[in-house]
Amino acid sequence: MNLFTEMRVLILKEIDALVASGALPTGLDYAAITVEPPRDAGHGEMATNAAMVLAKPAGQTPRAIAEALVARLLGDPRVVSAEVAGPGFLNLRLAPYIWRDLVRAVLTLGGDYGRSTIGAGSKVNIEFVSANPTGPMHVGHVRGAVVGDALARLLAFAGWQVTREYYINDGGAQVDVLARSAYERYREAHGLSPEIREGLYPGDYLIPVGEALKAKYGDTLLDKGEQYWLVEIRDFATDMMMQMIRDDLAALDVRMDVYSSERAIYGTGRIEAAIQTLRDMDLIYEGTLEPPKGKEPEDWEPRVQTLFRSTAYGDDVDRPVQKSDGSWTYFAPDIAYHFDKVQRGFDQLIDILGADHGGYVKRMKAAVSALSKGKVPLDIKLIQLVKLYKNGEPFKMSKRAGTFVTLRDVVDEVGADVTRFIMLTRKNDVALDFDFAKVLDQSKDNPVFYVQYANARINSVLRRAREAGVPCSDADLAAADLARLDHPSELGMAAKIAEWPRLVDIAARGNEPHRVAFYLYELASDLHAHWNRGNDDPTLRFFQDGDPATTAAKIALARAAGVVISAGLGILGVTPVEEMR
RNA sequence: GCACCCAUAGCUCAGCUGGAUAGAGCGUUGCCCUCCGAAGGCAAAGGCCGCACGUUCGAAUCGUGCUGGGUGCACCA
Repeated sequence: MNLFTEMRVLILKEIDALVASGALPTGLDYAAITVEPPRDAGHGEMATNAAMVLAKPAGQTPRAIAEALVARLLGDPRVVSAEVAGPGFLNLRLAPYIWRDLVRAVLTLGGDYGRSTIGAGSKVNIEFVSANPTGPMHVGHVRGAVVGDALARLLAFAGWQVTREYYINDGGAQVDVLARSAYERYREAHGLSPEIREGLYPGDYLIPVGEALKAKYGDTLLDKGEQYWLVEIRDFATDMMMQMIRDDLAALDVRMDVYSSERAIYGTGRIEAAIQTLRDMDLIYEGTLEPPKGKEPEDWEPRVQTLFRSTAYGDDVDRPVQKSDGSWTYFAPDIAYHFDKVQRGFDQLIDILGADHGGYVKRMKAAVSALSKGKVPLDIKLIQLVKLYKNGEPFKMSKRAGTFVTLRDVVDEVGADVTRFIMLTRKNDVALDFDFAKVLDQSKDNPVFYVQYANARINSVLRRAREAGVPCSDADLAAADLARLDHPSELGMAAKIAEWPRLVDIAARGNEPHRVAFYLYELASDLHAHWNRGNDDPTLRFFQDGDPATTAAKIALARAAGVVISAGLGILGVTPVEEMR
């Protein structure tokens, strides 16, 4: 149910007819032909670039092709006007019944309106968050979590088979640090004063871990060297941290399908196998890297290391997979992990990373490209910083003990819905300002409120109509006499609703969930504008006192807008509100 | 020094895989409450789309080179 693709089908059909009649040559490529809303609504309701795209290969002027098309398109009952404009645009106006049918279709399809099949069931893996399991999630993780989850919902809505995945970085030195930090809290739980040395994690969140350790081990680990407890406490603390992270994610309404452990990759031979696969392609060699230019580390010395020839895939330098002592770098298990994702049969991989991982993109794409023989694309979305404010004043976040802002702090302060919506009001590669005061502001400059308010208004008229005895189920409304919708403002709103499936396709194709938020804001804006016209022109009000038939038609339109707002908020993971308080 | 990201109205930002006269909100100015919710709406002013070349019927969008800002740059993850 996408009017734009339907009209494109019509246009291509008429072009075929022109080809058959000899007016156009055979063998034309239609791929670049688009049908879209015109920039200026005054131009019509749909515009196509067909004539301009075909002009050159057909050896004709855009105008000639456009005019031949006009004659044919006007023969279709859906098209009431078609005119050539500008450099060769073809502007179409559609019969009003098209928009009324659309409203009816929305009411019939409900939340499935806009659902797309462009994903074609293709399997996509979205890896996101992947915060180190050494503490609670902080604000820096929130945006990535929201974007990843919204993208997952969007792609699922557009026909992909989506897996949400979290990669637990439990294989490096940081979990040993966690273990030592937890051990001090364990000592503390026994009444000893903890020695939180430089380099350990000082946060209070480890106190419960220490108590849990006491409950489990009693005093058996006291005064023992770390060789006796490091592994056990590490695993125990990591598990507790992951439980905390899961709870944090749940507070944001984010749920992962798969948690993959880095540590679980070691000792299985999978790293060796992945590296061997690359070696078989002559992409692994022993070598020495040049010192980094400009900012040479003081202790730099040439080292022979095992290197991945990522330059063969566009990287700037080759990357080490083994340290000089022969142990793996972080990159190696990551290669194995991505190889594993490829082998699990995903058609497409997406990684959502913090912008500080930008230097990592090329080598990871190189590895996936090599390991999948170019068959599995890896898209890496870098999430830019969130800057915190309170009433316009920068909100300082100290890195010292315990004073960082956690995900919980944010959610407790403004709620999950507001957090999620605001995090999606920028594209991922642009920094985002988050003002604790402004996001709760109940005014038009707050997009969350504006969209929710639109939905509340829709529910408000529905309630009122119901109280007045107008049947208002979606089925009732779909059966209403929609011919009573004839004002340009009403048909214009229907046209905006008609853009929803197209927007879903565009957003999904680009992996850009933020587009949904912007579309919802526009739709809400149209609704508020229309609502306000009712102030001057009572015949435009949704509720028409004493005229249930017209009321039903107008409320059908409002409800259709509400269906789309709910669906859109669903993709953002935001709960639509029924009424404002 | 190199790589990646960003640069669009006074401010914060959209701009739909290259399209028409570049849009929205805030701010400024002027209107609109006997009216389904004015927590709002309408309208006006405001732009060498960072700069310069190039690609083509057509560039904010693509390419190259600059300028300015952010991020990251061997044995950290």
